[in-house]
Amino acid sequence: MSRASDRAYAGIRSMILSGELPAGAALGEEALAERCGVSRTPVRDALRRLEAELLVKRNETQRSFVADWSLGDVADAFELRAMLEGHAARRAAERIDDATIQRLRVCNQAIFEAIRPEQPDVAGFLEGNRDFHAIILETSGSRRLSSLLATLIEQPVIWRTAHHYGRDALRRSHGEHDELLAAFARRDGAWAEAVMAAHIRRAFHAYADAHHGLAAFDMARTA
Amino acid sequence: MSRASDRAYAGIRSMILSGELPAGAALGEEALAERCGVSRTPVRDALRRLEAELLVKRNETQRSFVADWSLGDVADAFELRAMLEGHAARRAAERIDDATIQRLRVCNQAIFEAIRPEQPDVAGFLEGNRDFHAIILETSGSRRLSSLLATLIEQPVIWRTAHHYGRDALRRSHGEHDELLAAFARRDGAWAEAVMAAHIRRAFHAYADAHHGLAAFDMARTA
DNA sequence: CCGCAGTGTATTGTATACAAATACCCAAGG
DNA sequence: CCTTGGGTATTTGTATACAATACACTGCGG
Repeated sequence: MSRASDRAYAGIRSMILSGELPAGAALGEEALAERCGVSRTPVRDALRRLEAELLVKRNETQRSFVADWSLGDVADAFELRAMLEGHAARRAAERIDDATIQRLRVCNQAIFEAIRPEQPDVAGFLEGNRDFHAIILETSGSRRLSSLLATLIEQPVIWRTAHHYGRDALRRSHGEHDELLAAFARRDGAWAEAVMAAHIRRAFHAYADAHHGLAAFDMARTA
Repeated sequence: MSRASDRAYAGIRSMILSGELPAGAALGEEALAERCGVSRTPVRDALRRLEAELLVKRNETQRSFVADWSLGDVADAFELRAMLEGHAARRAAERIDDATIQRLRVCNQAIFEAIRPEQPDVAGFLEGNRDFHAIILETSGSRRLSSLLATLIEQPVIWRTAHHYGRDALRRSHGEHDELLAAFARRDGAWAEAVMAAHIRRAFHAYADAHHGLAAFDMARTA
């Protein structure tokens, strides 16, 4: 989108993610406009986008605040993602062609390269991971599914999970992608769906462990 | 929300739904502002909301048009709704309390009253139906699930389906709600999920029959 | 000391003017 | 006849001023 609007969006988003604006902080349009160097108009625009991404919440009188994500909220998001992205994987498996499988292989190879070194390239991993999932989503052939998932996947709190992964967890993720590829090669939708759901649910528990200790979380109590 | 913004939203929405603005029609902000008697600011606001509801699409240069819903798109929306709302029903069954079951019973009784006459009160049916599903969604206890489903359920193209129902179809819908209540009473999540999914998939086929003749539609080809 | 009303201040909603970007049209050349 | 280029007209993006609304604080009365 346009320059000022994007600047406001990126600026506010990074302020929230960096913790510069803590959960619950009030987001006055005027103040944000000044901090981003734009006028209130693009700020309002950005706030609506961030609200759609659930990074910002509004009270009953339209005032904006930084949303607070409880562990239950994160569990919620992961559970929905597991369901929807599992569904996407099933559809993709039923429609995928050889060329697309090849693209996925290349993509997963790039992930492998990123995590091979002693010090894994987490940014590279994330980029490959994002592409990998995006290709599957695209192959699922449902625009609405894509748009619903977009609001879940863009949740930065989810992607930042990977920064807490150890090298072994990154490799396991890569391995699950390989299993997904096997399911695609056989056009086995049910297999693909199961692998994808497991892949995402494991990611959630990696997140929960990293953020809340191994005492952790009984998913059944929120699911 | 605020007065002018709501006026623009309601105005544009009704213009689209009534067919006054046909699928594919260009939506210039200036023109809409004049027709709604407000300035461009609330119109821009309204367009964003309508875009989120998929009633409006924007091209790559930010110009807005009335979205066209192919039968495949509608099938898509119903399929996702069946999955998500089925999931919501399962969660609701696992958490529901007796008071909420009673509320649902009252609600379904109201639906029954609306469809009992020779000339069914479709508006009354819709209102009751909306409430019934809203209570289940609320009981599912997932804010994110609610917000995702909201964008699917608000699709007017879906709700208008009911206007094509005959009296028997309306009664069947009421009966399915009863079966859902039975599943809730037993706290049987899997049963509730299955009934809900069937309920919604049947609704899709009623839509497809009404709009595209009995030659109809092979759901497997899009699912 | 507490509660409440009223006023002043801060914040959001709306309108409008202007800037930037895009689409359309027509004319000229192949 | 089709393509291409530029220039104009239309459309969207941004800034700003003003209006409406919500919030906070103070002072009064109980």
